[in-house]
Amino acid sequence: MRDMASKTPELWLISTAADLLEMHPQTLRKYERRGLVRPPRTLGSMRVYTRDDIERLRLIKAFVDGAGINLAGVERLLSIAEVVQRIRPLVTDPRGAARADVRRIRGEIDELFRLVGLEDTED
Amino acid sequence: MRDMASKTPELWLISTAADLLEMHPQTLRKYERRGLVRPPRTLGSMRVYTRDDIERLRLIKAFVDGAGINLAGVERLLSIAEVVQRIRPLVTDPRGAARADVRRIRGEIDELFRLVGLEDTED
DNA sequence: TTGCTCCTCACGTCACGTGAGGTGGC
DNA sequence: TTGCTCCTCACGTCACGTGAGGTGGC
Repeated sequence: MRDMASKTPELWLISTAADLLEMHPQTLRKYERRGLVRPPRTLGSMRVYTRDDIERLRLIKAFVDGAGINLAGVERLLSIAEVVQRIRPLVTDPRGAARADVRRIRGEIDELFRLVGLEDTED
Repeated sequence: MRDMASKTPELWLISTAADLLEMHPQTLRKYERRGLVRPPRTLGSMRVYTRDDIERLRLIKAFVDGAGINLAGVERLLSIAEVVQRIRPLVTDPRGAARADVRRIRGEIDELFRLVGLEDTED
């Protein structure tokens, strides 16, 4: 039996996930093949979507359906999103950025430069 | 950096720009219509591409031809690139980030959050 | 058994690049 | 005049979503 305290289950099979997201199951499989999402494969060889997978798919859907961005673009944007999420806490820190953080921030910004096609060299 | 003996002209008409970039003139016109680039229209009503326009087009071409990203994606990435370029000097500053800079950085990061589809609210 | 899952193949649509065709100003 | 520019229309290609069809395990 499942823990009744949680209102929604923490794991979804593909059809349930697709319903929840209002997406086609085939689309979810395609996205996985493209490497955009990686649902675990426990329970036989079935895909099991976690909460994080669902959130990621929701974001992808917003890019694709909402903004008309293709999968190559989504891929790049997801990479950027990861870097931005790493930077966030370094800057939000209430004591202001410590010197060590500034270094890390600088490194992450360099990574962003690369991801948006701006080389580090200025030439 | 600016007015040294410039080896190349500073302005290009569309066919020269297209040759230089190895792109089709029609493509440059399409990109302008999409708002991806805005060459000035001096000299009659002809497009005159500046050095900045050329650089921007080179970047766009890398996204499109190199990475297979569509124009909607390019548009988003260019917006992100602008923000990242604003952040750069704030972090590169040799004396480390001053407190005022941290505020600005935080603001820019918030903007990045928006551009990569991550809402500011965490819910 | 039923209803799910897995997979591959194929079709329709749309975005995009490119070319044709006809215009006008330097 | 020539060789450029401007524009619009149209075609070919490719990415993508979606469906069909056939399989197998819980």
